[in-house]
Amino acid sequence: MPVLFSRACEYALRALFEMARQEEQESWTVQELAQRTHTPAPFLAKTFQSLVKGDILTSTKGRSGGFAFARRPDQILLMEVVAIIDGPALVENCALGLPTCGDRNPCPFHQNWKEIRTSIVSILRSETLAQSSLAHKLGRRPMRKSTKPKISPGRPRTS
Amino acid sequence: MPVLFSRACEYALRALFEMARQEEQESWTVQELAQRTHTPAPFLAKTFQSLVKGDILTSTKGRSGGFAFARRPDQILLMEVVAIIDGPALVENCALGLPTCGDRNPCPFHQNWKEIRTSIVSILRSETLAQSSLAHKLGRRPMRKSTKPKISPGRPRTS
DNA sequence: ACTTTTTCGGATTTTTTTATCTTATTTATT
DNA sequence: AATAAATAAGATAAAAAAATCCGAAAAAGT
Repeated sequence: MPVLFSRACEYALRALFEMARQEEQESWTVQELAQRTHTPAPFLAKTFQSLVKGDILTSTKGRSGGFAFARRPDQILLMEVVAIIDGPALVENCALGLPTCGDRNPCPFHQNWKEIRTSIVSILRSETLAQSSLAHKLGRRPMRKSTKPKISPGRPRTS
Repeated sequence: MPVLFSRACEYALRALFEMARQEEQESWTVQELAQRTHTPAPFLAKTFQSLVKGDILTSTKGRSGGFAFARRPDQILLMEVVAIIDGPALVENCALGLPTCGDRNPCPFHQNWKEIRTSIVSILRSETLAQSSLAHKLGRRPMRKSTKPKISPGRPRTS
């Protein structure tokens, strides 16, 4: 039912984007993030643990503990997060599930999938958490009533 | 664990490509297809039923029965098959699972996913079963008989 | 008619994914 | 010290997906 990422990955990205959006807050509890991003807290906590192991986050226990970025969010590629949580399937597997499919022995969908995958991978490998959440912040317009639309910020991609 | 399509859809496509590859054979039993494409027969049979309802296949019961194309495979878009089996999620859903995400209220990944999805959809909407299996037939090299295979089989390979 | 072979359709089982629960540990505050 | 608040980690439960099973119906061959 999920469309590109597993649920765990969807939730993690939602929470990470929320964190990146407010860099001034450095430590976050799972409760806080779960509420803000509408994700099940215990599940989010679980997947956050693997992000700690994967050197995306740090965690501190205890009363004023929580999770924080291990690196600045402009140094974290989306691909890293996805790879940690969903593994290499997205990059390695055949779209028809054939274990022997490859350039030497392509399935009928091989070339098509290769093209799609290139698009996916090139985005995930070039986009950082900071970029995505910045674009989100800027791109979202306050919905003014102006008869003439101003120049929209468009897509601030650093490309 | 599947990467773009559900298992049911992967299996169905494998079987449909196999059928399209040999247009001279018009009727196929599930057993035959399942064996050739290494898919679980009862499961394939189940999903084939929905393709009959979806006007991709016809079925005839009884002794010399089986499944056949309802239309010529050059008139069947991959997107039709995917839509019947996996539904509209691929085209409609947010990549982060947010029900309210849309152009007016985009999630941080919205523009990226839109771009990826465009690539997916444009391929699935332009490619027919016949095209894919023809490309496959022609593209596949005749695999000559060598006493020593250079690459070991069995290990999934990327690109 | 009877048997065989096939799809049909529902029910059921198994497996995987998703979600929660529980206990332990850590740390700040009182 | 005691308490409260937080993550850690393993166990468990629930839900969904994948796979199987079974009785029925249909059609061809004997």
